Amino acid sequence: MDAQSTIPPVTPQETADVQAEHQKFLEPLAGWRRSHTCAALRAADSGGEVCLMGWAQYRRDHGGLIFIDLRDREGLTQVVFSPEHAPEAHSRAHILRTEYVLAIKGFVRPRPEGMANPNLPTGEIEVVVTEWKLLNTSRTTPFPIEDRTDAAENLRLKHRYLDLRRPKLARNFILRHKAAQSVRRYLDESGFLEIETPVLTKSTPEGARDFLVPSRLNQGQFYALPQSPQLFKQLLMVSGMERYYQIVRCFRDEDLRADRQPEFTQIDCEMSFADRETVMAMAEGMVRRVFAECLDMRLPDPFPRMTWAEAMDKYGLDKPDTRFGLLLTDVTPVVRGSEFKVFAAAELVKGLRVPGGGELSRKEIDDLTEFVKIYGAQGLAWIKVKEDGSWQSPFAKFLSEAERAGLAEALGMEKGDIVFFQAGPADMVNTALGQLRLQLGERMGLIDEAAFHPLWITDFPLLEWDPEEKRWVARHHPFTAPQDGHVEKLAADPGGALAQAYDMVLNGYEIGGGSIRIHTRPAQQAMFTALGIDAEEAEAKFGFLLQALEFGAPPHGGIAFGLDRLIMLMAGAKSIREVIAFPKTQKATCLMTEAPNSVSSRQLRELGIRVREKAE
RNA sequence: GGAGCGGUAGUUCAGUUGGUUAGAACGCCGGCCUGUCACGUCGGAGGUCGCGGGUUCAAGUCCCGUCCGCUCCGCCA
Repeated sequence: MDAQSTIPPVTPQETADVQAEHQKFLEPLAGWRRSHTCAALRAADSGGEVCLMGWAQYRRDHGGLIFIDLRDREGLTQVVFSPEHAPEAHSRAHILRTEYVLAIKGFVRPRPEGMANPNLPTGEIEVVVTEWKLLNTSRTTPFPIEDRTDAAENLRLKHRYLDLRRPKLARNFILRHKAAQSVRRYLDESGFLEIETPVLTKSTPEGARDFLVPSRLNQGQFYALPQSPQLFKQLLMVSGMERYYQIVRCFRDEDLRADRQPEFTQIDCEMSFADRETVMAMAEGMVRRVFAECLDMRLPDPFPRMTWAEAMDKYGLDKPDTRFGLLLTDVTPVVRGSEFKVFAAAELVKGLRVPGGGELSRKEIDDLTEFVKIYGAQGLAWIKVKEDGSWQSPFAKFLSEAERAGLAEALGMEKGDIVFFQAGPADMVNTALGQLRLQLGERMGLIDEAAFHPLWITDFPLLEWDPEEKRWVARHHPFTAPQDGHVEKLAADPGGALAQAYDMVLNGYEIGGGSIRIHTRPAQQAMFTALGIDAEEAEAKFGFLLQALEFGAPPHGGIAFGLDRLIMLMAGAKSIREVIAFPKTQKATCLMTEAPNSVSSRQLRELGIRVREKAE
């Protein structure tokens, strides 16, 4: 496909005659300079001579009088072309169309009595045009440049530069900029140095799939794009930089989601001579500062904390949304040895009591049953407590009197409630009920969309059993320090070892995560051993780190925030794509540039790469 | 790798049981209009129903395949 073919068709009347004709009227800036943005002028500016530049958002051509809403990044100002004040400027203005670019000079005046527009910050005034220049014309845009219509996302992405003109999107990037500036100020004041780390680096087998870059000078060998600058920032601590940060692009070649892109931005921090409390205090201070400066919003000081075990127990997830209740209850002991085999044999049985849930219809319960099946549940057991106190339930008949009483007490069941149950492997039960809780919270309108509930999750397990690879893998990453006294557990009871790790969670999203790192060689070696990485392999993959730890590495730790996710939440956006200027589609392509694309055989030859023929 | 939803005019959408010339609104083009603000008004143009195949007298509609976008599972230390 050549570039021409990607230009969308246009209506016949458009462009060819009209726009080409208007192109004849283009003028250069020739010394004109903007005096104000389109959001700046107020009643107090009345009488002033101003020069504005921007795009024609809406045109209201009354024949005798022409109004243009002039838009720039900051806002809208109504400009008026009037035959009384400037007949020549007015008569030329009939050519103006949506998205034409213009510069106007004129004077500010209050709108006539009763004509103010209360929906516009600049609605008290208008600018009467005395002279103007057409800076450029515009074809009819493929979708309207306005907030009230959301075009199909593929169209928006194909013409992203137009999508970004929409105030809704522009606001997100202004917010993102402000937040980044806030972060930089805070970290600078806190003694952090901004230091850049390589983008072409070494592939590490642990963790996500790497993006690889072939090396021309070393044929057959590859760089990897960093999943995070983890090792470099630790090495900077060994270097004595003491406090490092970077707002840095990271890359992971994994499948996309609404909150996951293959390239994303981290606020990456590392501190020497710091323990958990030091890092956490610094990190939450930063987030409080960002919310205060960008949204004028006070977050709690300090942030609430919850252990990982408590989060899993009460919420079923390690990133609980604490904006609403509906906690899970472990009822495994109550139904241990029950006649009801589904419960008796289960590793874990949990209940989710929903006050007022007795209203749910059969159809709604069926929908929820389908919903939990996504997460591997076989079905969804439930009990409704009717107004007379009796139970309605497909399975309660299998329970003994004692078990029924035990459940009622453990769950605190009351009239009008419904209780959902899930039984089976602990992972599935927690995930299914945890997701069901979120689903109910949303469906029943229990979530205050304007609220922000940050919290820390602490005391994560250090390791996690990987049934596929049949070995223990690092839950966070292999450089995370075990808690004091837990190094010994690595060999004896790997699953019981806790990490000096912490995640910052906001409204059910993990927005940051970090840990105190291992800073001695023997401890790092013990960690690799626990992960089934022998000395030789460790040397080959991480030799540079192990060696650095032998040269006086200070105790250190840090944290990394997902900037995109944080901004998404602050902006109230549903997808991370709304806060990334040029995001990729779910298939990781760019609809605008059409990346990725095939490359010339010469390029491949220079890299020593042959691509398999596609025909199959 | 898998599940679900969507693709009809430039845009957002409707399109009944398969049946006349595929509609609406907005936008676009032309005319009129001095207080509009998503201006109003009169007129006009505009369609590869994502693409390919099949069933049928007849397909936007039914079937098969395929492409693209989105949401999710797996995956994401």
